[in-house]
Amino acid sequence: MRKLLDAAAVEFGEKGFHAASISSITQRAAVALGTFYTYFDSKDALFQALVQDMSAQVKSSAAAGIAQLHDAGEPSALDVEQSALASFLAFASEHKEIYRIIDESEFVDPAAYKAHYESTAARILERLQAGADKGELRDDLEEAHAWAVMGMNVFLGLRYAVWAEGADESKVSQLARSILERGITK
Amino acid sequence: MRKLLDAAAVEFGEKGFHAASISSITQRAAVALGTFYTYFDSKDALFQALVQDMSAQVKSSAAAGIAQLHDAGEPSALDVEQSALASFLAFASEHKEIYRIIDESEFVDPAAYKAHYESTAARILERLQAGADKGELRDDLEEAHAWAVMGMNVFLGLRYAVWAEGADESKVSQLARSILERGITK
Amino acid sequence: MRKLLDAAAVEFGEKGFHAASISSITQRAAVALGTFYTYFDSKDALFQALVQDMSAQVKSSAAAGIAQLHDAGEPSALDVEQSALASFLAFASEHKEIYRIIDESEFVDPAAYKAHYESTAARILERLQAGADKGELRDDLEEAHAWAVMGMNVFLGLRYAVWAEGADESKVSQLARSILERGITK
Amino acid sequence: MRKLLDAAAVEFGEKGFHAASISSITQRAAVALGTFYTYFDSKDALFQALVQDMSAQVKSSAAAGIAQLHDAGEPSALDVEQSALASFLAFASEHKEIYRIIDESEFVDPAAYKAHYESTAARILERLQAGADKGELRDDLEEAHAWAVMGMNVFLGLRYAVWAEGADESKVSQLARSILERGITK
DNA sequence: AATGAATGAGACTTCATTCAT
DNA sequence: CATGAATGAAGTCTCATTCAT
Repeated sequence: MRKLLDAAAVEFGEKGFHAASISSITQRAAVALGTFYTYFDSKDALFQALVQDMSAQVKSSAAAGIAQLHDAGEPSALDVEQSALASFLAFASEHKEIYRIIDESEFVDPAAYKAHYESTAARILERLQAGADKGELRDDLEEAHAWAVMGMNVFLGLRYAVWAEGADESKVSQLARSILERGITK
Repeated sequence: MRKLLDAAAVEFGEKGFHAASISSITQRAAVALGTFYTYFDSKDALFQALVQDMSAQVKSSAAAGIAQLHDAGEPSALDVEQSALASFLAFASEHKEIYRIIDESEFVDPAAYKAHYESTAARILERLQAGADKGELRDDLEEAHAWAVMGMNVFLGLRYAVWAEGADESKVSQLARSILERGITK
Repeated sequence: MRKLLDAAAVEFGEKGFHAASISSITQRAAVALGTFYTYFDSKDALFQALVQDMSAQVKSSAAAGIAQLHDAGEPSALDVEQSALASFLAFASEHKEIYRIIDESEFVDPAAYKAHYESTAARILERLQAGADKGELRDDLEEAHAWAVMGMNVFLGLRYAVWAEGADESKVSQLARSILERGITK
Repeated sequence: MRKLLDAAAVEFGEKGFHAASISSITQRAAVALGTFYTYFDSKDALFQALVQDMSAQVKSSAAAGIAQLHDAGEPSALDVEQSALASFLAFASEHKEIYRIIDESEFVDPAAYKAHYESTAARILERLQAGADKGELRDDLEEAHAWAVMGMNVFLGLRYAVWAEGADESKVSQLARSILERGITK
């Protein structure tokens, strides 16, 4: 039930899993306490559903941005990465709770936590290798490069989309692109 | 009391803040339940002390690595960053619980969480600007670059120091260095 | 509604009154949850109806056995008691849930519990006194004798009809008859 | 803890297992709710402890009566059975809750329920066989006779010790003895 | 300083019952 | 008559914290 999932996102985002209470979630959703158990088996089950829901939303938001890029002609590998980060920043700005929810999944549902980052890294790696195949990127790219890119993106999102109100997100994604392009040396 | 802090690191690392219990921590530390309150005011206070303790340990571990580098002659800016990451990977390998503890501080003590990353980023930024001053790094380096570097380091640590048993950590820090040196383009 | 009563007998027999759920009973009966309340006012009302239903069934089963006996000529008082026990054993074998349901009525509907045993004892007493009137049984028979006979029957039923699969029920009823006939002394 | 066990006997006796609440039991025992869990793992565990406690009490009460009998010279087998019933009636008079507690154990802890009656029957059978060995009782006594005797006792106890205030218990045990002695025939 | 029994607020979860369709 | 989603009271259990010893 959408109402409960949305209320849970807010509640978990504000309080974290343990401090959040089903009672408070149902109040936010404006349904009776017992109604919760018509839709979810337990607090854990709700949390897992929420993690999957948000994880899917980030992915599709990035995918949508990239698809749009392709509509306007073949983009370069760096264009693609910059767009992925931009989409992510936009999403995180809108759904600041995603950080706290993903982070807490480390405790509530460790498998989901690992799966989230591993699948994200895998998607990044695919894109990087496509760029290498086109001759735009280095030939030696491997999993660790994907994790490095993901780490950059995640922390830039935390700092400039979640913590900073009104940061210039397009500037941030250009900056990240320039690191990927030529590092930080002179 | 050192015994309690060590026991807490293990307990919080294994179970997370909420699932951890004072009773279990005192058992691990082989002291009576009530003794805990002679040394700490509350579970929260213990957690905060632990976060500061670990935060200080990471910092001094990185600082020690860099100091050593300076003993062998003036290192380059990239040498310094590579060494910082190597120290961090070594520390995280030894203290895998640090990730879970820092992550949970987001919920238990958000100020400490922010402070940890902000001060880490500040230190990185100082180093980067020193590199720029020496003419080794770009002149346009700013806070966001430091966050990007920190994000890379954190995620590489998660993937290769915490999750992967026996990964080749020196290879990882070289790989990160090469990204900082020239990005990922051909 | 027969379907609900039968489903309830199984459910209450398996789980006991409190662990049994209306939802599970309606599922067994293959009707919707709400339908239950078309036929019964409450869970308690269902249970009471069930107790009466089963109580009536035991009684009529014993009565039928005795009636059959009379068809074959005037039976002796001991013949009648033996037949009553045999009928009861047969019934209990078929409806093992009766013990649990009657036992639980002690908590759910204490009046029904008392009424069940008091009316059963009364019927036994009537038969015993008829036997005394015919000169076959002692003249001093009173209520307590009826309760003693009932206790024997109930426990033999528990042990040999409910708990023991495939016990020799006719042997059990003969054994009980011999106790009534001459006690257990040499 | 004795206070909790006694409070539980009253509470379970009055309301039955499910209607009884830990909260009400701790109130009767005049301790805080949480204190309960210092002494018992769960409501079930308390109930099991209580069943064992009461079961042990009945047994030792009967054993004490019989021991006393032996002190006054070798008793006959019928003396022993009569004494056992008398002890039981006295105990049940004092602890009317025992019936409800044992009955409910059928649902809460079926194994304990079975064990209670099986061990009781076993003790009766031993005594009966000792009587047979002495030549006082029949040679063909077997388990079913013990169950018959137990059933008599239990139902006489229910009717005259639990339900009837101030019944003449010695008359009841004499009556039971006379059934064992010569049955109910003329 | 150390101990650990006692405390009680708080949270999840169940399920009989209702009622609009 | 039948349905089943929604309700909310009630109850078990956990655990941080206190305090008398």
